[in-house]
Parts: sequence; C-alpha cells; structure tokens
Amino acid sequence: MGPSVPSSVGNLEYAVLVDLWKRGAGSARQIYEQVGRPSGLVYTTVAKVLDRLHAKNLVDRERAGKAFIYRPAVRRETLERARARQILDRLLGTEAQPAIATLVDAMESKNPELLDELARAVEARRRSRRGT
Amino acid sequence: MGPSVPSSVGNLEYAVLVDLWKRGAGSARQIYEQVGRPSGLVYTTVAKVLDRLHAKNLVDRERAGKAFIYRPAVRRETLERARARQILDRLLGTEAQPAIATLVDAMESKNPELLDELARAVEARRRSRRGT
DNA sequence: GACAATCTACGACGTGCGTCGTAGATGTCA
DNA sequence: TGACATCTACGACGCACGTCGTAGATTGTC
Repeated sequence: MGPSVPSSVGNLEYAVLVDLWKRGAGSARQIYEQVGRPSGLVYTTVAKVLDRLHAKNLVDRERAGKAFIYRPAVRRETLERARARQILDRLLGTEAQPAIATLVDAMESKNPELLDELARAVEARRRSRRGT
Repeated sequence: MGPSVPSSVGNLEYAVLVDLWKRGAGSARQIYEQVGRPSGLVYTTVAKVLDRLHAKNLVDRERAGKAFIYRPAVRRETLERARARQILDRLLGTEAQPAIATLVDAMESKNPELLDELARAVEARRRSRRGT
C-alpha cells in the first residue's frame, strides 16, 4: 500500500499529526490530553483517529507495555506540501486570477499582517527563482 | 433558513454554480451538458446536485413547462469569499507563517506565473490599504 | 385520448471523517 | 491470584457529497 501518498487528511487527523510532529512521539493518551480533551472530545475518538492514520500509513506505532507509542511516518513538509497543493487545486480550479485576488482578500480580512507575511514569502520565492 | 450562509460546497456543487454564474440561468439539462456529460456523469446526478443547491438556497428555480430554470441565488463574490475564507482557515489553522510559505511554494510548483499574479494582487491590496 | 419523451422527486449506496460506546486484552498492585 | 485501571480493536451512527436508479408527473405529438 502507498506509504506516503496522503490523498486527503481531515481536520482532526491533521491536528493530531501536528501534535505528533511537535512532540516526535507519543501515546494516544498524551495526544488526547493535548488535542482531544481541550476540544471536549472523548479519549476513544483520538484513539480512533490514530487508528485511521496508522491504517493510512501516516503514522508508525510501537508497543510499549499495554500502549502504543505513535510517531509520524511522513515528514511534515511532505504532507503539508501535498495539502497545500490540494487546497490550491481546489481553490483555483476554474480561473486563477480572480481566485488569487479573492484569496488575498480573504487573507487581509482575516488578519492584515498576513499580507505582509505573504509579500515577504512571495518576494523570497521570486528572488530565489531568478537565481535558478 | 439561512438563505446565504454557504457553510460548505462540494466540488461538483461548485462546478455547477460556476456554470450557472456564467450562463446566468439554465435548465438542468443545459448544465448537465456543460458540466456533467464531459465528466461522464449521468443526467440525474446533476439534477440531484441542483436539488441540493436549491435546498441550501444557493440557487433559485422557476418553472418553465415541465422543466425548471435555475439561477444563482448568491453572488459569486460572496460565495467565493466564504470559500476562500474557509480554505484559508483550514490552511493556516496552526501557524500562519510556515503555512504561507508552503502555499507560495505549492503555487510556484503548480505554475510559476501564479507567483507574479500573486505578487500583483498583494501589491494592489496593500496599496489600497495604505489609503484606508 | 393514448404514447413516447423528458423532468423532477426521492430513495439508496459508497466513501471519508468526526464521534462514541462497548468488549476484550493487557498491565499494575495489593 | 484476584481486583481494577487502562488500552486497543472494532463496530456504529451521523453528516456531507458524489453518484445512480426508479417511479411518478408533465408535456408535446399523433
């Protein structure tokens, strides 16, 4: 089965992955405390999500007593790139130009500072492009 | 019922809306020919989608003989803004900065010209911002 | 008025994911 | 060893959507 072709990851699944990337490795209980409990979720919900992530080969596990220790099986950049790509495809499916304008718009309305962030990122990318 | 609070719109639903926005109004058959048939879908699939869009109050309909004439019930900008917003929230849920970098990256890998497009859009937005 | 063509209405199924609940396995401790 | 806590395994449900199929209504045509 494809180990590292994350076609699609749900929001909770993603949150769990983010936590795993940060902590490197952890038990279901630990992740639950960090990600699940604050959202009012039940332990088994997080456990189930870890289960599914494992089934998708997005996390590895190793027994440690009665529990499993989970750790990410994909690099964060890899999955986030795929994720961004997918979101992008979805966003600019039809025509790119107005979609981009809308995106920038939304970004500003969410938080104006994001615009500066974005400008910086674009500039960096273009600069390194010229050097290509 | 909330007439114009499009919480979430699927891909096919969106494609149908795009077609409707372009043509202004049309029958299920017309939209099917444009959107459904090329994708190998069956007529009733598109009809069902129109049904759901109508249930969500995203399109209006008016009888014309045996058929319905559908027309959008939301302005394209409205829905796309919401859509972009939603996608954005999803994308930069955790930390904004790296997410933006990843996004810009994905954009470049998809089509380098998008970077220029993006730079233009950002500049335009920032300029108009200074005037605020 | 009967017929064939076309539409809509609506139910159904599959999938992905969030969300629980329960049962059974496993480990801990007195 | 027995009682108890904790985990995992797994099934279930709901919802949103894509996707069809079928049945019933509507219409134009001999």
